[in-house]
Amino acid sequence: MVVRRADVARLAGTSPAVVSYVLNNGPRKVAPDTRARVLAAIEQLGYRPNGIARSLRMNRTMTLGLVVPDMSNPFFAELAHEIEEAAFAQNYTLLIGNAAEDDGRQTAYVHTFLARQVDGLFLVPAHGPVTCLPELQRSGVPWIALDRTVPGAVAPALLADNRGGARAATEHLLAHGRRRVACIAGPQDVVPATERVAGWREALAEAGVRPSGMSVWHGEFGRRAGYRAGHELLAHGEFDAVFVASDEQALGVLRALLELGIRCPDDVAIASFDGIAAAGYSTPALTTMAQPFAEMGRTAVTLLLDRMETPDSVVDIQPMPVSLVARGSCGCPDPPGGEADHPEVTS
Amino acid sequence: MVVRRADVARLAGTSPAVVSYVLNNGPRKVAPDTRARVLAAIEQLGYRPNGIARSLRMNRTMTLGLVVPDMSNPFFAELAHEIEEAAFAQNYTLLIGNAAEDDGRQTAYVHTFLARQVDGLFLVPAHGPVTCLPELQRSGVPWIALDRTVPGAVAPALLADNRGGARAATEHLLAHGRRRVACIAGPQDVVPATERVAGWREALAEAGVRPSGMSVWHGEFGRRAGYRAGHELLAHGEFDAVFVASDEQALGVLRALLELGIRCPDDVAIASFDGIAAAGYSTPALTTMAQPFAEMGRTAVTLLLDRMETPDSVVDIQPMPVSLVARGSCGCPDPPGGEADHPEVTS
DNA sequence: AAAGTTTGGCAACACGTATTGCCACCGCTA
DNA sequence: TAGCGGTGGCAATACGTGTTGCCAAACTTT
Repeated sequence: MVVRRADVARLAGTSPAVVSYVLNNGPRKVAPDTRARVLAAIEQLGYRPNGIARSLRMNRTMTLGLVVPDMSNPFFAELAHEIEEAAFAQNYTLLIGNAAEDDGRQTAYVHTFLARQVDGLFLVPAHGPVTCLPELQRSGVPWIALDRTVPGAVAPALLADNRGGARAATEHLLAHGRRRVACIAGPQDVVPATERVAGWREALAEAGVRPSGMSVWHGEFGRRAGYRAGHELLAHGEFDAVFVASDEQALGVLRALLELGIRCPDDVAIASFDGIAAAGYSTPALTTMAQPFAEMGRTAVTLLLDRMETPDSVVDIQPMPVSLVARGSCGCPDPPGGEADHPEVTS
Repeated sequence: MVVRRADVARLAGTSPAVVSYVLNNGPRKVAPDTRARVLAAIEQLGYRPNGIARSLRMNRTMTLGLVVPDMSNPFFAELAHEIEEAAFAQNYTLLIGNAAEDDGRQTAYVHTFLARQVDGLFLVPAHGPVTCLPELQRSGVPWIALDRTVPGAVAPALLADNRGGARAATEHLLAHGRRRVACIAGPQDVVPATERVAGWREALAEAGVRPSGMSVWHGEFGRRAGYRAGHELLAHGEFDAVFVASDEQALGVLRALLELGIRCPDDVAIASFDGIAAAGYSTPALTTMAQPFAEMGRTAVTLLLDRMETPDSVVDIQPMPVSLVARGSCGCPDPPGGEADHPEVTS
């Protein structure tokens, strides 16, 4: 039924080894006409080498794994997309696992990927304990953390400039003359969230503004959480601006403001973080600190491949720079839809 | 360095075969204390079976492939997500390939997945020619098409009730008293687009409304295309409603209306198709025909697994029912954000 | 012509697992 | 004591590939 290497060899009148030589521009040279016969036989039989057998022999699967906390969050979806792109460009296939913010599933995926002999692994840890850490460490598979750090891990982490970006966003709100600037953040135990709050604080402090006691909201990333945060934090008119730690949350905030009859940016200005595509199409479009998704994807892949070659190299990774994309939600003129998601065009 | 089955066997004082028996509740029985020794040795050494070797021996990889036309479109992202969920529940890992509407990449992914010996494949074909079809057919790997049909293929296709849904959406706009109903559709050569246009026509015909000549716009799915369509089709005030063939496009239309100073739903009512999560958070939230993503994912996986067991079975697949989710864009009361993406709660 | 060198190719093995043929041993019955 | 069924376990093989040791023949050099 299935056609194997030996079948090709028989038809071409050679040995199986020669077929390998041809397919891999093998370690041995092959006479031109023999090569032609082999290629003809391959074509005629429709032979496709068995990648599994190849992986077993080579001890390489050309597969990378990526475990993200929540695929329904466009930030992770876009990040995953770009990593996949970069991996594909290097002839690697990416396995994507969605932990759905559940440590059990996260562990299950790490486990599955290790069993499948991935050559390397990206982990965007779900918040809370990372049960799979010991297994991951002892597996010896090279891995790196993305977007968040893993407490107690020896692996490097590729992070955005969370603090600097949050600071820049808040400064931009202050530059619009806003002074009562709230902060809607992520879970208290993940680094990007705490760093972004820190950046917000820095900007306020530098401007000599003292935030009121109740001006920080902590909760999940995600649209629904932002929606709740908007209702809980902004209903009473105490604030004239808000820095939101993620675009997803900000979209929920926009929706909440609509229901509360609060106008954006007139009554409350918004600046957020991430730079997902959807931020360019909301009403008003979101002013946001854009993360360089494509570059992050490429960097992440490069970093991991390097680590696969020299596992013990000590690298210190620079935070990825983020860039302000000014749109309508902060009070800036709202650019036409679809343009602002190409910040490289406008800059 | 790496620990193999033989190492476990040595430590447990048995043969490698017995280790297999224990791990798989093997074809042979194992004495209780032997089993205990083996398990202890596995634990002590941190042994993980090599999935590649296992796949080679079993001739099964427990892997399914999915090739989608455009991962940056949330519809496909959500669909992929649900398929992955369903596959995971059946202990299958899903490989996801993003063709980016490029036939070359589509072919490359199909090729890669076949080389990796996937046990089955889902294909959401990019529009245009499907070059990889011969290779796919002759590979003998069971596969099914999703969302769109593949011309000339013998594989079954799982489709939504595109015509009926489009018809219902248009009828809903008519029920709001709108009579000048435009249609923004997808590419002319994909089935869901043409079917949705057909449904729109049916509804108009039944209501005795004759569409004007220039009331259908054809183009890409996706936000940017919708944005363009909005500007091109709705700028002159000829229409008081529009049926949009996808939520993604509709989000672009909303943005275009905002820039044109046209109010939604007051001046132009919108109903669209797909039921992606983002549709519940726009301003106003979108009235849409929701596809049952989770059910489609489960059905798709079940269908493919069935086909893997009995490759030659002839099944005819019912179209998946879609359901109207009424929100603000058509003129219905706009429900609170985040609620309407749980249509099962409200119905 | 003899010796060295290059070319082209084949047989054999290894990768790590699942499974099957076979066997030793124990306890029971006639 | 001989026969017999059942239990537990082992050696060996196959899965399909990449690579290496080895060799024959052709070609080059002395």
